[in-house]
Amino acid sequence: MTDIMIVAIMRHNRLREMSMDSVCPHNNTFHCGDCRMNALCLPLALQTKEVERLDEIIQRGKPLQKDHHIYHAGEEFNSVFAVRSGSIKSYTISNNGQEQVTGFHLPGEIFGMDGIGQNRYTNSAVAMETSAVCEIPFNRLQDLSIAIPTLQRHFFQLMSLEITGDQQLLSLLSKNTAEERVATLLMSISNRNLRRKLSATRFRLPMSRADIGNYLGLTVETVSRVFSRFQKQTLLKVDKKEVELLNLDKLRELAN
Amino acid sequence: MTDIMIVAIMRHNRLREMSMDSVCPHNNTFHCGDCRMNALCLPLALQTKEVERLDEIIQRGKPLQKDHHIYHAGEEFNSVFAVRSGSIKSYTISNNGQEQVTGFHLPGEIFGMDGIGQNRYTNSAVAMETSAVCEIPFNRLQDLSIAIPTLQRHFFQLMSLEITGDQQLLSLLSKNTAEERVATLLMSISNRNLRRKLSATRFRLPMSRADIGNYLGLTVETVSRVFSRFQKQTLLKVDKKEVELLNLDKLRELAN
DNA sequence: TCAGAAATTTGACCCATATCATGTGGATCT
DNA sequence: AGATCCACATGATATGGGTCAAATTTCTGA
Repeated sequence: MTDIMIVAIMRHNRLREMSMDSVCPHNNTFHCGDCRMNALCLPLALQTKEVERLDEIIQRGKPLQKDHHIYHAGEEFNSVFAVRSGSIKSYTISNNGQEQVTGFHLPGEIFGMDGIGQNRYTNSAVAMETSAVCEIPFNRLQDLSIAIPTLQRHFFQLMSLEITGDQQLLSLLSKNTAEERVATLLMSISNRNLRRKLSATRFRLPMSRADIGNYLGLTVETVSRVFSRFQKQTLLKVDKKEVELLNLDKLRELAN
Repeated sequence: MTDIMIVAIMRHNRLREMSMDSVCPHNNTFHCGDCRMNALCLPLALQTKEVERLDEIIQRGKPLQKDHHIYHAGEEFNSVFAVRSGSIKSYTISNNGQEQVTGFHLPGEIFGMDGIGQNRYTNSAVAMETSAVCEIPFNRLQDLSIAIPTLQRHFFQLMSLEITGDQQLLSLLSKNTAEERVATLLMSISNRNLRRKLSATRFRLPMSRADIGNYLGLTVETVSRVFSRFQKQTLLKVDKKEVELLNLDKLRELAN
């Protein structure tokens, strides 16, 4: 779920001009039709009438504090989720007790699909900062998918993109150097920000160095060193979690 | 899609006693209802009547020679496939030109789902030995999924299992040693064989050492050395592609 | 606002695996 | 049956990133 996600998003890039301020995310009368993630979230391929039906089944939650879990691995699966604001981390605990970060989810992205296969979540999902998510009960989504074939298709596509994204990550982990891995993550976030009409060059990394390392199969120390090296080569500037990408071409080349 | 696949299969373990000889795989009048993979393939959750409808849309191919490609990355996506006999390898070519093996598919398993997201395959699929596959046109499968909700659900599950399988592989690559990776692959194949009522301890590896290494993020040399070491420790016996697992407990422990 | 904890950075050293090199056996072609 | 090739094995050496240690910065909570 890194680069590949972007493709899906790009294909439906009809973002609204509406700013975040024009809606109240704490308001439960809030609807998909008004959400600024509208065009890159689940409703992306639907007609107004259909969006209303989707709207009916979606439950909007209160803001979640940092470190609040949305679900834990092993719990019964009932819903998938969409990120409305903030950012979410997915991770599993492997049989030998180690955490493995499996994904970072930004606004407009769907997570929780890992639970479908076994009717229980295999990942845990936790808010990396104050966040809001929409809950989509899966049984009702399935029913609606039967009534709205476009939605069925779209959901199949979302899952397929998750598969290809994971496979790209596999390739990254098995063939690329530490620098290439970090550059790839940075470019992925940059691209995803661009799709949301945010800056592609200046942004805040919502995750810790430890999470980055875990996700990329590196130690914290290595991640830190790579950032330092990149900074020395003026590829970017980092100040705590704030990054500014100074040489997109070179970073893109590293990310390949 | 390694270990996790097994879970799906286990949950529907009502294998037929019918032997491979009792059906003719080259015969196009061959039906799902007669296939010995029946109980662990797509029909697994369907009623007899429903299987007949699935049967109608499935196209059975002639045997494929070793190295024959079923599709290439980049080609238009139209169908997913089920392995009837033999074994299939999926792989991608990364941006920097290197091959990345993304999966090995054994009889009863479905592949090609990576193509759904972008309407073109992101992987190439090739027969590792003489094989036969069933082609399932995806549009017709989608239509049928609307008529048979169980099928929709099952297909969602299959895709989800592919996601969780890839995620387990991610964890394996980012956290485990060469020995643990090889042991994990061996146990995965062993378990998948068991589900097909084949020996869990004696089998033929359909893939080369190079493919194993590529899949597990190791070089050929390392794979070869691990096999030698395992043999020295009498965990197994290898002769060319034939393996006999001698100490399942220890291997399982390594695979964790 | 300060103390203690947690996150990040940096350095020194080490090791698992990659790389390079060479050998061997089995398969395929002529 | 010899020649060529390819998969596999094994030894010698190199190295990227891990591990361990310690300093520094940032966060948190009373």
